[in-house]
Amino acid sequence: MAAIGDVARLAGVSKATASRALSGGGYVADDTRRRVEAAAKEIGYIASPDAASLVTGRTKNVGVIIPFVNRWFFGEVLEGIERALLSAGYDLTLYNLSEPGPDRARVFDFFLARKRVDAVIAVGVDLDEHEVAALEKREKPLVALGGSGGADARLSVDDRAVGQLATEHLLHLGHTRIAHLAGVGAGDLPMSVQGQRRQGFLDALAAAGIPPEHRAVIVEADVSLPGGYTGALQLLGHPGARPTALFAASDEMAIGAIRAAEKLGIDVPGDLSIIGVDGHEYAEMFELTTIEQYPGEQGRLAVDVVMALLLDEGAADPLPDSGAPLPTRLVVRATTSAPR
Amino acid sequence: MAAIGDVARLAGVSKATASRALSGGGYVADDTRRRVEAAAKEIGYIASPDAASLVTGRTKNVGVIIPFVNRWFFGEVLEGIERALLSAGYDLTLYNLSEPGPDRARVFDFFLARKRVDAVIAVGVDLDEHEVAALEKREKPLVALGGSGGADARLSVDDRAVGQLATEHLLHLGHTRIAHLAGVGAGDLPMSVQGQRRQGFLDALAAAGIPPEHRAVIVEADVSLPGGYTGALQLLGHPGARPTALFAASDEMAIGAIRAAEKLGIDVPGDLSIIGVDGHEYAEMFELTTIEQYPGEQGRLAVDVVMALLLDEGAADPLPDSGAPLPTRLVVRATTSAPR
DNA sequence: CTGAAAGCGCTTACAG
DNA sequence: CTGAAAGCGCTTACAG
Repeated sequence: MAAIGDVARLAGVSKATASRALSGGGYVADDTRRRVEAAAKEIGYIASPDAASLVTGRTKNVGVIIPFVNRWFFGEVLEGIERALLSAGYDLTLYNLSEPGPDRARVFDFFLARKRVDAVIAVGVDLDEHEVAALEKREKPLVALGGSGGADARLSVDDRAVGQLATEHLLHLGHTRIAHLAGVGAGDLPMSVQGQRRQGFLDALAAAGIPPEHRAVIVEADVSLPGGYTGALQLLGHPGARPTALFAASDEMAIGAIRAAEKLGIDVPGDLSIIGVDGHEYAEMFELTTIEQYPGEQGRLAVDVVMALLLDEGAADPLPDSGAPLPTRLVVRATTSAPR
Repeated sequence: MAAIGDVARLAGVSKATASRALSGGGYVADDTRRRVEAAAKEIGYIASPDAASLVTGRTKNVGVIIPFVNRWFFGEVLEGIERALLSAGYDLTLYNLSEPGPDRARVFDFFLARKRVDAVIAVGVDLDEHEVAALEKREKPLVALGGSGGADARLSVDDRAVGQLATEHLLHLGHTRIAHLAGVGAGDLPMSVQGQRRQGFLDALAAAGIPPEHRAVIVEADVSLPGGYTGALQLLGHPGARPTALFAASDEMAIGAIRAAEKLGIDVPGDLSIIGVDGHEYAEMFELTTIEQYPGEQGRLAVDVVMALLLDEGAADPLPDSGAPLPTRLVVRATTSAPR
């Protein structure tokens, strides 16, 4: 295996000089640098960041903790992070966080304790106190994308505003019986993404003066297509009090709801308007009205923040736009219309 | 940051003994071991694998190269790999391979050249000669899941048999005008997953004696839901020569095709039978007939193979079931039936 | 069973 | 501008 000593020998310099020529700052004569680079290229030498990290303290590796990889939003974020990290020359170590339990605890207490990463990006995870404490002990930058719990910097959509905007869209169309297909835990975790969307829904209804007996129509379900399907079946089952509009907490849920409506012979948008959140790649195909967000871009931004923090530990304002919420946009398609 | 010296001091032993007690084999008195373990626990010490790797040559880290994270099959495989690796105490370094080009080359020539991983798992990637050569130079085990190109071990579904079985299912139902929605590149890369499925399709038609003019109905499209949608639109556009059955190369494509059929007012399965491949989490909801495979389990198996190879470099037969194809299963639901 | 020493592959003061 | 030396955090022969 080619080591820096081999390069040095081949170039006729010391290891110190070879190191400086290849990576370190320090002065090196142009001619020397060229010789070293040629030697490195010849034998295919690439410095081992693991060895270098021992002395520099930098591993060129960022840990990403993420609850799902197989949900559209999370997958997009992950791809965005990955691309940005790679172009910065960093490796990405993936921790697919499971439900609370021993596996999850092990990520914080064992894997992240191995001093292997320069920073961690937490995507959509609600960190508990123990986890925050474990991370703080590492003294590595922690940047969060959505979710909740202490972090050095957090990028986030204003999910409450998103819930409000989605609901207002339906209200403006003339709907008054509006249901909400919420993510599981939305009621219990008011600060979570799903909790905030639910809160925005409630805010909008209250602001519009919708009678309270109409407001309780919230069903929680898995934030997935099958979850949306099952939840919508439940919501639309009683023809008597059926809502005329539905705010689904994600596009996947919304598409599941479209499918459920088809199943029940409910016309969309004639009998039921549906709006989602995400800007899922399938949204266009299903002509879904939605509030778009841009997860790939969000991942890229999270990496920018990490790099800023790594460059300057005490960065005063590492967040883009001084921490303003991440952009979202209402895109109206064919699943919403005025009620009949 | 707690180092092994701190543990040793606290336990009143040398670093060598502390190391042996915590990880290395070697003899250590039970009492000493307990003291060292207690000390480590007290100060929250976990050995740095990066430092250890310098001397052991083992990084406890496996690289995974994968072309997509946001396609169901790949996401499931990745989750399966991740879970298995974590439970073995290994980190997973993710390389999301892009199209051929400088970014892709960089993964092989720079990232994988950093001597950071003990092995690499390639999921569904067709390696070219240069890439195989780059990997061989690393002298690390390479295990492949699907895809093509040199590897120390390859786990793989028999995709040709899958294509054949899917097509036979339609033939047995009585169909003779059967179209194939193939993945892009299926025609150009006969050894690729999509190429093999296409070949199986052709095999089955030929074996059944279907006239050649019926056999050419193959459209290539992106292996995704929108890809299937667009491809099916193209395939079903000419009502004259419309097929009565469709073999889609993936469930996502099949679901897109179902959607396209709805759009065109073509009844499924009355006017058109559709079969997919994968066992996608949405398949049940769409009542899709499909050939299931088990990507999460496949990922787990790939890790087993890696561990076997790592344990015994020259393992004679690291593959489970001596390299027999991975399991698949025909699941008949409501999207296929006899032609009208 | 335990410790002192060497060394893995790097980088970084420190002299020169 | 360059080299010799020390040292990052570990583990592993080698003595004892």
